[in-house]
Amino acid sequence: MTVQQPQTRIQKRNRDLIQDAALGVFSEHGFRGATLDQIASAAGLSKPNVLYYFASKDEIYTQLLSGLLETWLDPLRAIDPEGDPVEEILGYVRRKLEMSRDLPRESRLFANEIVQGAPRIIDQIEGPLKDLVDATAALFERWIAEGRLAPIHPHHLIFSIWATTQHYADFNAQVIGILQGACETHFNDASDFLDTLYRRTLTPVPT
Amino acid sequence: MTVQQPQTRIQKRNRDLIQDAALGVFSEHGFRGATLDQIASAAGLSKPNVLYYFASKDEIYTQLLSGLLETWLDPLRAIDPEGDPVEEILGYVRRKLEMSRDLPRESRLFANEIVQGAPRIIDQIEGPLKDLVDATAALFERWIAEGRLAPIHPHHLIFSIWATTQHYADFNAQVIGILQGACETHFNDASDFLDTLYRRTLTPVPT
DNA sequence: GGAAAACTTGACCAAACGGTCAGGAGAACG
DNA sequence: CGTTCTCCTGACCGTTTGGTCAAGTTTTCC
Repeated sequence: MTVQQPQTRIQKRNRDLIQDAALGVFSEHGFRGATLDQIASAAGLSKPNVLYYFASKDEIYTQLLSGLLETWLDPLRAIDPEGDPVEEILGYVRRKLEMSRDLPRESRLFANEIVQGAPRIIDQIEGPLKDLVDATAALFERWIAEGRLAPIHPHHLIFSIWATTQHYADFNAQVIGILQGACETHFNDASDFLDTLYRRTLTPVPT
Repeated sequence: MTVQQPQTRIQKRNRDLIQDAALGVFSEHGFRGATLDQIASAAGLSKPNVLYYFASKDEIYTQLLSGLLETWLDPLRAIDPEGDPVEEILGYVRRKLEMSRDLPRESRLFANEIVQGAPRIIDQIEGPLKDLVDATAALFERWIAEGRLAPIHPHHLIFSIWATTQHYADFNAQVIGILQGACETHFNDASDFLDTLYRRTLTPVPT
């Protein structure tokens, strides 16, 4: 699978060009809606040349998805079990929101895939992702038991963080359409809002 | 536009069949990914017959979207300005979550559309939807000023409610993949979680 | 019952699509 | 400088797609 030592400079450059173009096109139109011509054109290459570097449209998509999954989950792994519970989770929220601002194409790529039933990454979801989420949920439950986090369903907490942060990338068209004027500051406003939302929810109340 | 008094029984039945089939197919594959053959087959009609009732694939999609938008926004309109602020908003959250459970196809239809930039309903978003959201946000601000709701950014509160509730329909594949075992109760768990999340956030603290 | 209207379909079309291939252009290296 | 390997492309192919149409069938209504 990953046996490809002989990577010439041109190979590296063009494969990167194609993956970047594909990220833009797939995230904007979904797998089925994207065409090889669009990808080739966006990459500044001819269609046969694109297929010289990747065997098929499917392979471009699959490699893109699996290559991005790790980056996508890094913030979750960055939660420090030894840190302050509320601040660790708020930091995770902030990092996720920053990813929505800085990497909206990646977010929308996953959104397209999952909305349509995640046909090509369901294995990764049920495997590594589930394990990581379960481990994090267990950590949250420990923190709750120690009284350092207000009681809350840990899995659904994670879902809500994903939902609220990725919303600003995935549903950006709607957010912009509704906020209109206040576009300059809306990521800062969102950051303040989410900080407040989760601080009030997670801060334990002394008994 | 809406001049179509002569609606025979067969017209009514077949147009309904087509819209229902189209809802399933479009919500599962997006506009571009859906085919007329799939829709016709799902409706139990021949492709030319489908095009006898609708001029084009585009028209099926557009009429479906605009017809559903009102239903989709009804819960927001149902918030009672005279009611108890926290309970009104929690009721809205509950109704939205129920819609995600009972009408997931509709949710995913809008999700697909908006993720891909909302090209066909951006006008509705910037018009009627924005007005409704602005009015609701103004109501929330009044409640906050009256001290009956904890201070919070009203627009982002609405976004977060949409995000957290629709997540269970739009990203259902991911939720199921991660929860696996606990599928029976997961909508109840989500309801409890969201009730807690927003109750802690919105309940004003006496000064 | 019969004419008119509404409904349905198989056969067809042009365009777009993913993908192939033979062969030419360019870089690498002795 | 010439050979070898890599890179690139125009032309092409079979399939799928949205959409059309003439002709046939069913329903409606007098």
